[in-house]
Amino acid sequence: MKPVTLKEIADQLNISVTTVSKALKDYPDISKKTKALVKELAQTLNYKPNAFAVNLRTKESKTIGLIIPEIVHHFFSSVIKGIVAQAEKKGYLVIILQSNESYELEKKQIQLLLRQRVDGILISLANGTADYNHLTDVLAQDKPLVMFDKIAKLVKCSKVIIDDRKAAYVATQHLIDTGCKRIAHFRGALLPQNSIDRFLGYKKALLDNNMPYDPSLVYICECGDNSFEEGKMNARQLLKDHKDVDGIFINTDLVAIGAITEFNEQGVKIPEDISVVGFSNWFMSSVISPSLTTIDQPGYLMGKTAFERLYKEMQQVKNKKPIVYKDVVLETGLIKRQSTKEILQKTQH
Amino acid sequence: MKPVTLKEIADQLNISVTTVSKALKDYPDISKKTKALVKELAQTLNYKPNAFAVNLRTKESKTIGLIIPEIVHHFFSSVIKGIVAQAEKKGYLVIILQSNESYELEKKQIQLLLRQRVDGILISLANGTADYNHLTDVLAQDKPLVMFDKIAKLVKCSKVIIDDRKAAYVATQHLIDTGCKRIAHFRGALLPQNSIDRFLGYKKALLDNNMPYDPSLVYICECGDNSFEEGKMNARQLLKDHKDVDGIFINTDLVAIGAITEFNEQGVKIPEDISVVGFSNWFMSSVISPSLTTIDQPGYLMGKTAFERLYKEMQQVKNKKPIVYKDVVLETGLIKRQSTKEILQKTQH
DNA sequence: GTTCATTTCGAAATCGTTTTCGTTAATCAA
DNA sequence: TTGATTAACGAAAACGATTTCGAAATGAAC
Repeated sequence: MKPVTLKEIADQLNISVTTVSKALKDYPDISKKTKALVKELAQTLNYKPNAFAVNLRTKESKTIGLIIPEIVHHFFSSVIKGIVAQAEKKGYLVIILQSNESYELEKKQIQLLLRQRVDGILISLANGTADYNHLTDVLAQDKPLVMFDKIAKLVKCSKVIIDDRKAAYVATQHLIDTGCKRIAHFRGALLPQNSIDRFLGYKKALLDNNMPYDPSLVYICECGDNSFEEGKMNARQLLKDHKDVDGIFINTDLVAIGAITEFNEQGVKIPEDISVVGFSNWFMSSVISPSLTTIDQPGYLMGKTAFERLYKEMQQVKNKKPIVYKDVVLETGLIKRQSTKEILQKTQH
Repeated sequence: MKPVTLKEIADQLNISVTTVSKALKDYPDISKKTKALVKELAQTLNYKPNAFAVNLRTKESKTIGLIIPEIVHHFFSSVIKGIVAQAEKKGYLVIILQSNESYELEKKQIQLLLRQRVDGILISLANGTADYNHLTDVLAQDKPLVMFDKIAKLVKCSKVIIDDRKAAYVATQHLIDTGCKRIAHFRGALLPQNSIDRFLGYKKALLDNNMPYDPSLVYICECGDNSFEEGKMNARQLLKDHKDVDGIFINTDLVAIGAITEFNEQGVKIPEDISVVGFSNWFMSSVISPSLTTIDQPGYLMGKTAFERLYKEMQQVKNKKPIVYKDVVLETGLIKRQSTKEILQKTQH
């Protein structure tokens, strides 16, 4: 069962390979009769162009690479879905790799994708990534690279992000508006830009409202895996350290859910004793009890948008034009649920 | 910045392309000196073999295709993770596509993957898929195809599954052992093999325990999207139809969580009034209140195993041996949580 | 010095398409 | 009839790597 080639069609019709190829691609210098003949035979033989040969000639694979820290994750899997869907629409296939939050793996995977000669790369950085040579390598080859969500500001390429700082500001402001006086923050790992920005948004909200910023209320997690356990641990610690805290803004919903679980177990009432705001709007957050007030982070849209940026850049490369980098910032919103109290009167003046 | 080729290395060293190629691949008929020279230059020039050319010659792409009904799904994303991790270990890349539970899309995507000439295909079927010609097409080309989780029994190929029937039996038996007398079942869609098998397990458990099987207690959902809403709807309907039901075995955790939410809202006590057992052990299930007793479905392992099967078959094709099909059944377990009562004494005799 | 084996290298074919540039043969104007 | 167009097709050179089959060159053996 050898796959059928142009040559076979040519032989059967007693014409040249050239003519067959041209006929299938509707070149103007082939007669309508031959075209019809060729196309019909191709159809009945179920001819499929050999992608390897086509790629070799045209130097493009119609394939992109995607590197993501963790696949089993509500937000990221939404992003993947958006990317894959949009790519398919434009005739591109997506090769997916998971960096497992490891810089070393991430580096290897970039090399893998370059060897595979994908037409472009989408990446969300591992938490530990602090060196960007593997990324600039890509750009040096004039290969489009778009970063999303977990980005490196220093790398000159297009980025698709949300305004983490603003979103965190809104979340913290909501805690303030609902009457919280002493607000803690679980920020997860130290390095990632998201983590930094969300922290900065939290801090700015405090200061803008003339509330003191107390570093001891900010919980950093060395492990930084944004896990359920991390939330429980931090919550336990918080109850020991600061009995007066009445609100927390937490980096990630999953961690927030861990915290809520711990509070529930220890009989701490939410939102009466402590209000909680999460981040990302995992589906889970609407289902737990009490349901979690959080920031909506549009994963599908981010994936879709990231691919579209990459697509534009791949077109530019194809047309031998210089790549134009552009940042896209997506809108987020606060989703009010049961883990925070009602907004106080005074803000309604 | 043209990528460096064998020819360039050859020119710089004043030797032939043949020698360079052989040197890099450690052919025995090349002197150690030349090998060293070639390898060093290749290193400094950062030579990467052109995958397109290699694929064309060797007729393999070291790439597999993966078609999955829905990416944003705890179980499936675990499977993806398992596949991607194992594939990378063996030097394979994974192209991912989402069928969106649509037969038409699934068909197109198979064609896409065949055109791309992937070395093998992993697939979990869409709910609506009842025609298998697109799958037998793949097998007819001697291209390895492994189905997992949502399979078609009639297609002759390797399959990786759990014993849905047995798992459902265990789940139902657990309800019986904890004292439930009238047990309902939410089975989701009609077609998928999983749905059928889980239903059969449920039914068999009833009969084996001399309990009547009442078809009106089995809720089928036309939409069959296994959603949170589906759970709420079915639960609402159940409360209207059958006030005497004291246990439910539900097809999927998410649906079960929907049902639990509805029961919570209507003041039905779990497990005192109604016990609930789910299926799949979504992470969420351990977090909601009450936490959900469910069947553990090993997603990561399934992905890993499915790739290993595919890998074996790809090796067989490479060695021109006939492909040997094999089914793998993975173990599941019952995870006891708060949504079911304690086991009655009598079973402990 | 001839013969034979061994070592080391290259020419060339091949994978299947694409595309440039000719080459025919037919058509048309004058 | 001649010269210029045009329509329809093909030969051949890529693309970059792999591999078969020889061909030199060296050394060993007699």
